[in-house]
Amino acid sequence: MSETNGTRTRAVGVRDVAALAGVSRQTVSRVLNEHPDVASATHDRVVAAMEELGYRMNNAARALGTRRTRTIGVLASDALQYGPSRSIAAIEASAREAGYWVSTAYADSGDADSVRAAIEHLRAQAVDGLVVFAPHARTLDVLKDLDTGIPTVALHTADRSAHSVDQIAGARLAAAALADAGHRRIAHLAGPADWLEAEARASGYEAELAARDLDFRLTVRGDWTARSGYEAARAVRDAGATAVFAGNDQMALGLITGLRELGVDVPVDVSVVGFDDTPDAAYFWPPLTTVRQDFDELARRAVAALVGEGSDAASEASEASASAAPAPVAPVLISRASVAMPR
Amino acid sequence: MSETNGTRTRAVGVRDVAALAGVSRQTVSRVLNEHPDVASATHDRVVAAMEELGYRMNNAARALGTRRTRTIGVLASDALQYGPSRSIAAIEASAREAGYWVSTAYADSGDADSVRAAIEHLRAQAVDGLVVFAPHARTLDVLKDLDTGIPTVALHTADRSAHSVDQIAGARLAAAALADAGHRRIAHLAGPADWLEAEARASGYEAELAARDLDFRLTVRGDWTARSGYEAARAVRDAGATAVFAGNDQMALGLITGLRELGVDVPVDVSVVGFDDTPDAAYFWPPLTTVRQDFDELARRAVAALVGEGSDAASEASEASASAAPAPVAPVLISRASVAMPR
DNA sequence: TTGTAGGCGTTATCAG
DNA sequence: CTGATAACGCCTACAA
Repeated sequence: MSETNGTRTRAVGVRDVAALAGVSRQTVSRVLNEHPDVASATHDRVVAAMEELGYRMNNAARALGTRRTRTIGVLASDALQYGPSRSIAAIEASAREAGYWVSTAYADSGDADSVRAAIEHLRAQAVDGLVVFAPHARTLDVLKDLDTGIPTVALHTADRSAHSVDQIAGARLAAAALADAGHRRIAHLAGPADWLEAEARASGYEAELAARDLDFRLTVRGDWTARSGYEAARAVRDAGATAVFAGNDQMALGLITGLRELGVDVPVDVSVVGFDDTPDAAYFWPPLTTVRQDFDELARRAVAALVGEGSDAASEASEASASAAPAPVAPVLISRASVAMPR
Repeated sequence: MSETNGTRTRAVGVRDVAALAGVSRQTVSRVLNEHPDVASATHDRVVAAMEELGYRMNNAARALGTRRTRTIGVLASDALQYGPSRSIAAIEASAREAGYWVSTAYADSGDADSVRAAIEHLRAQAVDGLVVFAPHARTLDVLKDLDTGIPTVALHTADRSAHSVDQIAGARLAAAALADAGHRRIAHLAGPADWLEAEARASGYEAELAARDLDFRLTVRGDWTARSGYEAARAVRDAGATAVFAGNDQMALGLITGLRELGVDVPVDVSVVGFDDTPDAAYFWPPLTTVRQDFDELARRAVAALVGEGSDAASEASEASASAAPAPVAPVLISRASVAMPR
């Protein structure tokens, strides 16, 4: 606004700031990087100069020098699903807080080529770390093949060890809620077989039923969409299930609608439990009992792992935890009206 | 894998490629940038060398030279809503196709400081173009204040002229569907008053009713959530409305559930139309009549505008359209079971 | 069609 | 604590 710059303002750089502050550009650089060994008087002078000139750092130049971009790459897929979209936003927030940028690339996780291309894209961007949404087993395979040499953390994978919500525990919670209500014929409306989380949930269902000596088994495959839940209604009805654990809330929605069209009431005739706890689930009819996952926490951990790894491995020791094996995030059951006792 | 590199592989650069191909680095650069004046023999030799060395371009260096990052910044907000999350993914796809990266920053569109911070963030990244989700009037204000000097396109704004879905037309479609079914007491469940799209839809509602000489008016404010729709049910019932145009599908969902709890059936007692056509809407109970917006097209246009602007202003002329004022994207009504004749 | 020189804005290294 | 000098890897001139 009030700039009275005589020379051509071609772009304010450290050199300009240095000149105005009467120091070398190296000193400016030190201030920029919060290097401790700078006299506070000098520091203030430099800051003032930056202020006056409206200086902004050039990241390209910095990256060129440091070989680090302070950018985290996110390979997202299925970003229209509630969980992933939620995670993406959370990752960005965590990253920014840590002073990082986020560069995103979307891929179709089912298509290896698309995943490969997206990773190449991010890699060319020279990201310092990579968060990969790997819901498909195939995605992980591609990841291993490529061996990017970049610190990477996988998300939305059923890998219990690392950064994930405990899918099996969540599924058991759901099945248990149904069993506790007195149901003995509990079906599972599962996600696609090539999704790791879907399989984990299916095995949690299996485990809980086995633990309770329940013999009835029915697994119907869906594809996460409400439509597929809708289409599963007939199979559920025909098998005489009195309860269904749906792999996500959307399928639960479709299922409920499908059952209703067949004259089967939820929860009077059939009880339903979902998974995710989307914001809408509380307003389904009936309000859906479901399992909530803490995606924010997940994202936070992922970013922390990447950022910590890059700079100082001990930076996580501030709390009081083991360094290698963080416990998976625990899901929690949200009870609403879609579960009732069997007739 | 099978690298037998004698020297320290410090990072393969143009210089290495040039050496191996027996040309100057400038020639390599030309190949990289698809400069026409390169003998095809030389070209092939260079490409082979790049292949052999596993060369990858360093974007930071390129950006430093060209002052362009080939990165589009996306200032996203309300990314958990269906429309925005959809748009973000579409933007990324379009950008990548155009050879651009996408750097995202999320902000709370209602909070001016948060918007400012996010824009600063992106600006420091030296993005070549900016896509700003500006659902709030306030967001636009911040944008104007800042005057980034970066080509910018606003999305999810009610600005009819540019890259947007025609909100008013959409709202009129919704209201018309209700009126055509015979309703004369049509209420509007609106989004927050400080949302431009919400206001546009409200004015579309108003316009359509006025055009039909319908006197009844009732506008209930929601906040886009199903919860707010749920809470609006009583007001709708008490006012004796026989139809409601909800500002989005989620509020429609909550409204329907709320009405049902009050003993009001949809569509027998009250008809409802939503907005967005989320994938779930077809499986609500009853399946929701709603207005579909083409977010993909929107994103495509936004990116095209940015990329075109940056390089060659005439690049859009390939089709056959005026250069300045693209028509807004037309929404379309999706008829389902939530609308019936009034009793 | 190809090569030579210089610079983009910052950080690293080594002196002072 | 501060400053010189040389990279970082590529691109834009201009020259050959």
